[in-house]
Amino acid sequence: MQTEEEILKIKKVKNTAVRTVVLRHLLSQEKAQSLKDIENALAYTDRSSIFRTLKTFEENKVIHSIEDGSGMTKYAVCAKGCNCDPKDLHYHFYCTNCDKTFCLFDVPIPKIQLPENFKLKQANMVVKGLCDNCNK
Amino acid sequence: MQTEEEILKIKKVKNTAVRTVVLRHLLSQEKAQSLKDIENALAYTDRSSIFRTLKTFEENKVIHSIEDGSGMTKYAVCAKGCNCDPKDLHYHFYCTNCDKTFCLFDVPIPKIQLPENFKLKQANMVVKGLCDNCNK
DNA sequence: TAATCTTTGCAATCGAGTTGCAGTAAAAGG
DNA sequence: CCTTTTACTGCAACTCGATTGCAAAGATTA
Ligand SMILES: [Mn+2]
Ligand SMILES: [Mn+2]
Ligand SMILES: [Zn+2]
Ligand SMILES: [Zn+2]
Repeated sequence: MQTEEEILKIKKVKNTAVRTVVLRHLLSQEKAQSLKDIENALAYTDRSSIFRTLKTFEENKVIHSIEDGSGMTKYAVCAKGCNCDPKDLHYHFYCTNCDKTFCLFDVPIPKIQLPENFKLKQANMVVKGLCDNCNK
Repeated sequence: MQTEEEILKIKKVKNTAVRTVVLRHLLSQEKAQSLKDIENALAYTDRSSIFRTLKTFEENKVIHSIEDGSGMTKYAVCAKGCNCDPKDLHYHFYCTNCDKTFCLFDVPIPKIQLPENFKLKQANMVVKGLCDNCNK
């Protein structure tokens, strides 16, 4: 696992106090985090600063966002080497019981055969149901 | 293609003026519609009435919703026989250029091998890129 | 150091979605 | 029919996640 400093260096994002603490928080969580999650965890950091940090991170492929249908966009740190290209596509799982969203890096995504002349650029793939913990 | 009346009858949703016109509009459009799209198209029908109609339709599997990441939930009429079960899963395409979202009923969705003990219930699968019209 | 650019915090704003409520319409009961 | 009950509709107000303007603070450059 890389440190915050290493990640920001690789992605060419200047390191600041807010960025370090936001990225550290994201790295420490197994579930994808919403702006509010982060705001709650970092009590003394302003929401709009976190918001802009997330935008900067996303633009620079430090993190990617997930629309899981919960009403709040979630964010997760990109895997090492990820460029948010079609090759980096992966499913996300949203547990409708415990409200946890996370990347399914280990589930292979098949090649999607789009109609003639369509061009694939990105995707937001969210699979919903019960996680192992809630499916008992 | 079924008429509005037939669909509502099959799905056991009472037919009303607003419901008929909303469903008719959805059937007439090839792209999935947002609440605002419908509001704009039906100038004399109140937004909250349309909103509640969409909720009723969704609860009764007349339509399904799509979170395409555009900030507005889109709605599309369910295919004949659809029950919004995992078997009815299909991809959606969101064109980042012309902002059009639609169901890809013809693209097969492979079986998703979830981790041990996870239960699949639904999914929101949105593929993004350029549609044939914009990819020139 | 002075000038310039970037980041941050605060407050205000935006807008999609949602709800309370009262009026209207439709269904049920007699 | 007429009355009672239930469902639907329109309007206005509100919620809340997301976003922005602006000035202060911090970092970088000349
Ligand atoms: Mn992910
Ligand atoms: Mn669809
Ligand atoms: Zn769970
Ligand atoms: Zn297009």
